[in-house]
Amino acid sequence: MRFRDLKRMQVDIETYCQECFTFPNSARESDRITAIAMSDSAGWGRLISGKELDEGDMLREFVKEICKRDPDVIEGHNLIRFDLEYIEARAKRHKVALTLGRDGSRLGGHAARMQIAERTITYRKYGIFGRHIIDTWILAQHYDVATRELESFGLKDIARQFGIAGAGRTYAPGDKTSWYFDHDPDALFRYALDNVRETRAIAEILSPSYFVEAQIFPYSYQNIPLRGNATKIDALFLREYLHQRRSVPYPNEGRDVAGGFTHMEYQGAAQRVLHSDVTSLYPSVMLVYNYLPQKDELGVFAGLLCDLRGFRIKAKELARGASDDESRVYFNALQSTFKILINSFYGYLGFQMGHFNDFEAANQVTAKGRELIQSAIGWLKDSQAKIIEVDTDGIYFVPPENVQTEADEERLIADLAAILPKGIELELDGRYPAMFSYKMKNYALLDDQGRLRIKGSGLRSRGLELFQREWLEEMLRLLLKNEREKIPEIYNRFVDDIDQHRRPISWLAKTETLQDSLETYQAKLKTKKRNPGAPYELALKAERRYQPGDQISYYVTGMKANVRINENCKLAADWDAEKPDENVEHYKAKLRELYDKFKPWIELEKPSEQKVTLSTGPAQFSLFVPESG
DNA sequence: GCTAGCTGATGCCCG
DNA sequence: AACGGGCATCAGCTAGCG
Repeated sequence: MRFRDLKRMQVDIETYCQECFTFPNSARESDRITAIAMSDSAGWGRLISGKELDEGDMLREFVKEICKRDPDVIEGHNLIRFDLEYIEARAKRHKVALTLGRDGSRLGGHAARMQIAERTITYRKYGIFGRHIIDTWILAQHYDVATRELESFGLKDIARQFGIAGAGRTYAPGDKTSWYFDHDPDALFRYALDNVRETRAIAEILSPSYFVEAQIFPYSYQNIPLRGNATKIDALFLREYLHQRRSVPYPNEGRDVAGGFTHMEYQGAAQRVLHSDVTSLYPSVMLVYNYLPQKDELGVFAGLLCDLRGFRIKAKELARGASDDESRVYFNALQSTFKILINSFYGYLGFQMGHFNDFEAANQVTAKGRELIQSAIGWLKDSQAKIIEVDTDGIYFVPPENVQTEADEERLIADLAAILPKGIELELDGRYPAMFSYKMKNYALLDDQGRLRIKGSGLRSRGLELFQREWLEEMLRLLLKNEREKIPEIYNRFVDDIDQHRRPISWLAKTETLQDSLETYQAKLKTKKRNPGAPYELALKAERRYQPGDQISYYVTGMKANVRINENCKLAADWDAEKPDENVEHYKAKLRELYDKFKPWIELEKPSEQKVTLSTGPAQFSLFVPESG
């Protein structure tokens, strides 16, 4: 079955009083559903409730409509953490049976939790017999873990960031829903319909690879995005062992495993930088050296890894040779799914819950990885290359002076690749006119089209305020283009903007994601397991309900630069442009600190005049200084 | 009473 | 309920200061 053969349907619910939303049973009397918008390939629909139509009737209509359209998949943005919870709570109040199942059974649900990288997401896991529930908010979380490029996770934000928001799109802010209902209900319905159109477009982009996975793993389409990769690989083991009627071992107890080799050899700006990396380092090491799960008597692991590698190469070829858009998108989804899977096999070795986990093998894999990358570093140094930064499987370096043309570079990489064992391949992954190496895993690259690429939590984290990220970007661009004399101007402009309240509060506000529930936070506070934090304190005071995974934007108030932030903060939404009360001294001090961190490079003397290199921090040398000097 | 400097927890990111 | 390695920020603590 192909993705396009699925009968998909999108659902979005607007409530009369969304800002007061509490659930499951404490919803205020004034809460009412005012619009449910639905779309599917056959057309668009809407249901209206509120003043004229009783909410119970509305819900019954909703059930009837879904059964009539009979979708295989129900898609929605925030479907499981908002719309379904709301509908369930309201249906309970109005004693409406949500018989959405294909066999006439009711919507079921239970509390659940999932992990996406460092994010823990609590949600209610819903089940509708014969149908799959896909939440594009969850898909967006997965997408962001891989790319780290989504600013926020609201439907409108994501649509804008993917460039699929319609030009004539209707916007109705959440806290104005009731106003629209009373004064311009039609705009509200258009808004809800635009929501489902965008949901459909986002699902079109993000969901096909999960559909592919559903055909590989013994999990339903609905469950695929809710499971971690190691869990899915474990399921492949279980299926094969049960199929062959073999017993399944218990997981081994976890122990410490060392990781990849990381090293920064040079801090500062460098020019003409190459990046080479070992292709699929860990999968290659596992297969070449047979570092495989000891308990896997049937050899499932190596077989799967080999097959998947083969599939991926095949899918990549097919994507490249695809004659139409649809098959290209399909094969690309296929190959990127395989890539992620292949990379998860190493993680499986160290997976606590994996029945065939093997920490010894995991340790051998990383040890061999460290050995291989260090031998590559050694060879490059012997060849008079200047190493800048190394992280696990890739090396940034400045090639020796006798390497000038691209052909020279290719030859250098080929010579380096030749010293590595058979089966371990190395390639030239990129060349950059300039690089600024700041700290381990933190650097900026300027490519030959003048595009700046920033890496690392210290330079591009969403945990940084927008003004910090903007400042870093402008400053790094000038450093890399060797125009650092312009940086002080920019600094002064930023100081002035802060002083004069010239920018909206989103420029100064910090956005953080709540990891713990408010109950857990309070329990930790009580037992002194953690210190108070501004986002949690604000969430506790807020009227709306917050749950783990929710983002919260806040800014610092007060008059002095040094204030206890959790006692001097306000929600960004409560900022009043007429009476700006952000802590100007605090933000100016932060900008100053940031400037000072980069001061050694901003106020560096001109290369020709420079005599000494900086003596603080890690081992340093300057690539601006000629070898003889 | 104040602050610099340390420690541990948290949040986010790299490969 | 994939892994380890890294950085920045914040609050609380403490030694050392006036």
